[in-house]
Amino acid sequence: MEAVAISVRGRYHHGDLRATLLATAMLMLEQGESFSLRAVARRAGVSPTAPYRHFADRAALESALAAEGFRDLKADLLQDRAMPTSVSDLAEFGVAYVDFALRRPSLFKLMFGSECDDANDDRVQAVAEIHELLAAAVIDVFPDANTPALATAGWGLVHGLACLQLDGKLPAGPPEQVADRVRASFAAIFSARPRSG
Amino acid sequence: MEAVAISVRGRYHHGDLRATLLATAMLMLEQGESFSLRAVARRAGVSPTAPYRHFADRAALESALAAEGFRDLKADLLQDRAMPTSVSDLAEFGVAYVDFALRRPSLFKLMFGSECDDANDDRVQAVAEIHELLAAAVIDVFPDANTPALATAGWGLVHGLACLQLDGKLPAGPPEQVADRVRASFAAIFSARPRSG
DNA sequence: TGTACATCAGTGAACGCGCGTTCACTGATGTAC
DNA sequence: TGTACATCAGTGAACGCGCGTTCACTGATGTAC
Repeated sequence: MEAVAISVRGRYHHGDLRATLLATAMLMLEQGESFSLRAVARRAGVSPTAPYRHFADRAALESALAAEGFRDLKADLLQDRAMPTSVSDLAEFGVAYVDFALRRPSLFKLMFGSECDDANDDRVQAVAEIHELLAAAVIDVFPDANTPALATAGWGLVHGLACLQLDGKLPAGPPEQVADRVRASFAAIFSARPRSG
Repeated sequence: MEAVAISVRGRYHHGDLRATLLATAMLMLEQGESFSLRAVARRAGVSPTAPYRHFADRAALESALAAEGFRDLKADLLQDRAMPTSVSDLAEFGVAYVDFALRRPSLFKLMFGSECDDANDDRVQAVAEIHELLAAAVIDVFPDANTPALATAGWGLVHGLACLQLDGKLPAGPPEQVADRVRASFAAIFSARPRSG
């Protein structure tokens, strides 16, 4: 398979329309535009039916985007970071997670909002990797804990904070303020000592 | 204002169309049907434009439904329950929250998914009451904690678990199994002791 | 090296759909006198 | 108690919209001989 020219415009044969469609759709999500097959095709400068050469239907394109989103999220979480060894290290994981959601809200909603149809999707794989990453992040900080349960709880915590923040249920504010709220939440929940035992 | 007959069908003047529209829309959400002004009107046996006598637009009806949802959620959380005094009491709050989300998924998504436009809505009031309730729930169990931060964290935790479960990111299962996962998450996160300090 | 031809990756018109919303209307209600 | 009339709460046709998807097509590509 020889290298095919990428993003050659104005030709009948596009070159790499699949990748272009994904990139275009990503860009549109980023810009908060509403997502549709037709809109993506339009923006990519291609007829409304061209995407059908590369994706079975709207859901297939959506799933591909979601999978890419999960890989991006994983990369963000790992960015410039060793595995956490303290609660405040762990909190920075949470900060990165919430930050991703706020920076790319439409993508985040697409990733989590719509149903996973395909069991063999690489999207499912990408989701599993997130969960595993969280388990790995937690295990060094809490060696004595029930790791799977704690990983799920930690995921719930950061995901819930992200959603509540995203949906305006927590006071809006500049990123650093939101980050501090995440840190405060981590500090509060991991230092909480019940009244009796 | 004399009492007006409720749910009198087949008459030109309906009697209490506003309440009927809300109830119908609720029912449709409950049944997983997709929500639209026209669909609600159709189902209520009324012309597509009749709702405009009672709601300014689609968003107004949606907001009214969301507010009702928040009041229902609050009632569910308080149902047959004293304020928690232990972590496991608190976990039952979480169980009730997640259970609400799973029993009424479309309503839950509507409540949290769409933007809050109106600042003076009773919807905003209902949201605030949820947050306050969580703060109250937490204060007896953790008298020494930073209550606002812990209430936010707790909300994040239950909300995140609810969303992840709802969106198929956690393994599906019968309600009791989901409830146990919530309990395990609470137990794990509130008993976690970091390695150092 | 040149040509025939199959395959691939696009086009563009058309389908049927449901939506939110507007408009001018009309039937029913209830109040003032 | 009866009547005139304003107001209220519906109707139904119509608007323009964007959507996902199908279909028959055609221009470009690349391979076999």
